[in-house]
Order: sequence, then C-alpha cells, then structure tokens
Amino acid sequence: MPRGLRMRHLAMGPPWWHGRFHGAGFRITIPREAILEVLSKTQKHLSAEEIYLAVHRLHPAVGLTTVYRTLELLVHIGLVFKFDFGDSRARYELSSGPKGARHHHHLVCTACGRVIDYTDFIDEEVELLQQTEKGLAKKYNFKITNHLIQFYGLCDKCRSKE
Amino acid sequence: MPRGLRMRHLAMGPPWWHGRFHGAGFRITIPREAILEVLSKTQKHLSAEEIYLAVHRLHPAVGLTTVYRTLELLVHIGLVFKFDFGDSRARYELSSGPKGARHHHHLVCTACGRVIDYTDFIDEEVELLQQTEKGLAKKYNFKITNHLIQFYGLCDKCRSKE
DNA sequence: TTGTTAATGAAAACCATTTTCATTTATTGA
DNA sequence: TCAATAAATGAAAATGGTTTTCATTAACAA
Ligand SMILES: [Mn+2]
Ligand SMILES: [Mn+2]
Ligand SMILES: [Zn+2]
Ligand SMILES: [Zn+2]
Repeated sequence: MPRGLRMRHLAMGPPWWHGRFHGAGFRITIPREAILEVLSKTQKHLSAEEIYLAVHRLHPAVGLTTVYRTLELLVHIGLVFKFDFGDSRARYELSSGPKGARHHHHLVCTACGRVIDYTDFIDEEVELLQQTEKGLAKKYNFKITNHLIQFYGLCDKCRSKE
Repeated sequence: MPRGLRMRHLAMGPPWWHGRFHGAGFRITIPREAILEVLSKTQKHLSAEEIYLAVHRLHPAVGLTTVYRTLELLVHIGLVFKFDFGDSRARYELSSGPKGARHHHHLVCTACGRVIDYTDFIDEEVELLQQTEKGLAKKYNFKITNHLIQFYGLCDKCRSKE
C-alpha cells in the first residue's frame, strides 16, 4: 500500500468545501475538484480560459464549457467572486479559504490591466459601508447583500512610462 | 424670419460641450449632437442599442456602429461614464451637465436589474475615498484617477416577491 | 468654394459566453 | 456490489454585444 498517499489522505480529510456541495445537493466531480484546486493555488484573478488551461494540464478531458458551468455554480453558492476589470472577460477569485475570509478590494491599472489586492483601510471602509448600507436600506427599502469597490488609475510602472 | 427660433438660438448659444470637442480636435457632427442630446434628456442608464433607437427616431441615417464609436469617444474625453450592471451590455450615463457635477453611485437590484442613483452619504464617502486614495497612492505608488462603488441587493418590489 | 482628412454606415468579423444534445458518471438504495 | 436515475459533461453550434473593414460622406481650415 502506498503509505505516503494513505497518510496524506488521512491527514487531510476531504477538502473543506465538500460540505458546501453536498449541503446544496451538488455532486463532487473531477472537473469541479480540479477547478477549485487551481483557484486555491493562485493569488491571481484568472479568466475562464486561463482556468481551463491550468486544469487541462492534469485533466485534458475537461472542457471549457464545464469550466464556465462550474464557475457559474461556484459563484452561485458563494465560493467564488466574479469580477469585471474592463478587459472584456470575466475574472474569478476564490471568495475565501478554509481559514476564513480575506476580504479585500481592487486597484486596477487602466494602462496595463494590472490588478492589485489591497486590504488596508478596509476597517474604515467597512464602517462607512455598514453605515451607508443601513441608510440606503432604510431610504430605498433595499436589501443590500453585496458591494463592489474598485479604484482605477496608473500603476507604478505605467506611471513612469507616461 | 421665425422669431421664436431665432430667439431660442440666441438665448441658448452653442451647446456647452462644443468647446470640449474643438479643444480636443474632434469634429461636431449630427450623430454626435444627437447622441449627446439623448443622453442629456434621460436619467436612465441606456445601452448602446437603446441610444441608437432613440437617435434613430429623429435621425434614421445614424448607424449603431457610430453610436458605439461616439460613446467610446465620449467616455475617452470624460463626458460619459460607462458601467457594467451585470446584464451583459454596457450602460452609459452623462458624467455631468453644464451646471456641474452630480456625483453619485449605484444601487443595483440583482433580481430585476433596476438601478437606483443615490447621492446620500456621498460626503462621508468622498472623505474616506480621498483618505484611501491617498494611502493607496503612497503605498503602491498608484496614481488613482477614478473609482467605482456599487451596492447589490434586492429592491423594494423584488423583496416582497421573495 | 475647395481640399484634406476625420467621420460615417453597412456588412462582415470577432470572440467570450451560452445552448444543444448525445454520452458519461456520481450517487443511492436494493 | 450493482443497477437505476438524474445530474454532469464535452463537442459543436449558436448567440449576441461589440469591433473591424472599407468604400463613401461631410466637417472645417484655408
Ligand atoms: Mn482580488
Ligand atoms: Mn447613475
Ligand atoms: Zn500598469
Ligand atoms: Zn428588483
């Protein structure tokens, strides 16, 4: 028996997100495992095709259609965030890992497309957002579930090229 | 001589945005006039096709291609904002009128797609944003030129249908 | 008015995403 | 363990908003 594998399996247990799937009545499949694997191993904001290419290395049978469908599902159950950074394709990012949230917003360079995650000033932001959300909810009778904040400008490198 | 017309013309002068065009070396054309006319007469967030249809009533010769090209130009020179509210087509809005800015952000209903402009809490927001932008500019050496804030949730009507 | 060149419109191309449909596979309960 | 069943998948085609191409038109400086 391959001891290493056995031990690793025992030590790891099923991935933390299995519960989310079973709970919602969805099946755990190789494409889904692979896509979550890819997303959990990067800090980047990958497009559907980039995810497809990464998955394709280990699982050449997985198709781009399935990547799109899986991403839609993951967004739907809240495991993944979908963003538009203005490059005419959707970008995806794991919403949080097993350890918990890592809430952040984005800085987008309008020249080269670079995207920077930032977590500074989040505290003040969160406070303002809560206040704003409360006020808006009352005034417009809106039930706010989410928000999007992005800053646009020129990054370090593109600034010096001006 | 049609006195009414003459007087109106004298009273109005050339539209306020003509200067912006000439200054940037762009020509003033019927399609461009018509598109700005449409945008200045609505509070809605129109799609390219909706603008095209509205322009088409008075100027049937104007094509959809020109609408796209003009909108791109208007966004480029800062007269128009382009938004993505998640309905898979861009939405456009005049950035400000002759009287000055009317800065606002958006509340988007994820059920029916309704978009509400809001201007409340903008003061506090602006303060936080300035602070945040300053901090981010320093930390990441980013030159911030713009920001996007949107809240998502369920509107009045969609809430009661749940 | 005229010459230059930007702007335009129709049609075709583009391309990220979605749909279709026949096939495969995860799950369940006998 | 093994069918039964419905969910999930992959290939190919379709979709639809947007962009490109290219011949024609028109803004405007001289
Ligand atoms: Mn991010
Ligand atoms: Mn608005
Ligand atoms: Zn850059
Ligand atoms: Zn609604």
